[in-house]
Amino acid sequence: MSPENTPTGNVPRVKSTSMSGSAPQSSSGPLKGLYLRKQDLRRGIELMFFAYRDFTGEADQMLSNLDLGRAHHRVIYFVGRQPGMSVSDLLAILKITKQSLSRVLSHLINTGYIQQTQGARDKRQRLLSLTKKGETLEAKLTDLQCRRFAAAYSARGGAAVDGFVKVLSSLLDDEIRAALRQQYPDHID
Amino acid sequence: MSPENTPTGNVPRVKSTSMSGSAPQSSSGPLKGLYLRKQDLRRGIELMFFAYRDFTGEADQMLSNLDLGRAHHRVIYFVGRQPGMSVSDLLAILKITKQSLSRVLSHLINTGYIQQTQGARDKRQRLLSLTKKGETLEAKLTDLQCRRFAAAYSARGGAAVDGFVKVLSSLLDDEIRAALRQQYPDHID
DNA sequence: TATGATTGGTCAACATAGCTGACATAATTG
DNA sequence: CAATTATGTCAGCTATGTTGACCAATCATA
Repeated sequence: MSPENTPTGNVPRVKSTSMSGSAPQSSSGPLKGLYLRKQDLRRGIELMFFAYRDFTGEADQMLSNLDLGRAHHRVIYFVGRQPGMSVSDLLAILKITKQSLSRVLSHLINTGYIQQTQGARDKRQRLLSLTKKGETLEAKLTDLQCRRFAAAYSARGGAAVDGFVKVLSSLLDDEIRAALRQQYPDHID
Repeated sequence: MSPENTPTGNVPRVKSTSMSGSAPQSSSGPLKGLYLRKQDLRRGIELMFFAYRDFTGEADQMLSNLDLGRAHHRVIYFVGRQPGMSVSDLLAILKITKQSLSRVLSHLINTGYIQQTQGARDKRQRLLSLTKKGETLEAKLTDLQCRRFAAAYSARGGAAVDGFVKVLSSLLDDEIRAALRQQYPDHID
């Protein structure tokens, strides 16, 4: 029941409340920590699962029509985000092996979505960027996902977005959070 | 640039703001819709990607030590959540083919994590539940993920959790949101 | 009761996307 | 010059999704 391994250090204890038939617990005023009930945490787990699936669903559909997969999407997305990045930069973001990346990246180069140029300072580097064709696809895919976010954000408002970003940030591993904080200077952290 | 297909109906327009060097836009008072800048939406996309990966990472590690994968985890999780569910219930949640499920489910039955009992009303049904061994594993895995959520939730507080749940809910496809609303009666929706 | 639908399972084949290990080439760095 | 780094490649394995075909048991109903 209580796991031996505690990889994350100081973590608050979880209130165990049975999923079924829990009393509303409407006792104290501010109800500090009400959201730490087991069922609330499980709701979080499930929301992540379903939301991630739905969030990628539309793009996956568009990609499959082009005989591309989610792995291609990630490459296109991150190269589009930071044109001129090196292969090792991309590997560090995706955290996959270069052999895995190679398969996908080669295909994107062969089919004209991505181009490589030799690095100026370091001639070993192959700096990655989107072709026109790649830019067009990236725009379509990102637009699809941005629309979903824009709908959710505007449906819920700025305060909700703020909480969303805060909680997602805190779900990240520390190094990733640090890296993202770099990328987004006005990041809530 | 602007995609022809608009699968989701009425969706607000996205403010296109270049990622690099955008002025802080600190003009009006309430700043309604400031969070709809392109860079904020992309931050959302990236947060989902990284947070999902990190959120599943620890469990994945524990699973791989047992020669199990994320697919097994999903089965164990949802069966643990709703013991006595039928195979078709599970298929409807996971949205995979029964052949895919069969591989994973058979393995979990053969290795003693899950048991099947014939349905009482409908004898065709194989109702699924966790064995003791399965319950133990489910508890460990869920505890791992719940700890991460509990840490994030308590670091950010109830208002943030509220926003988090609201936005994630709005990212869902409509049917999934409806189904989840059933599961969580006091769901914010 | 006979028929058709549903529930669950199986076999076979295939695709995607991850992995390890070994090795190679070119360029940089000390 | 030697060691390291950046990138790429070959070969093979695994996990997890897909189709398509088919089967048995059970249920529901005309």
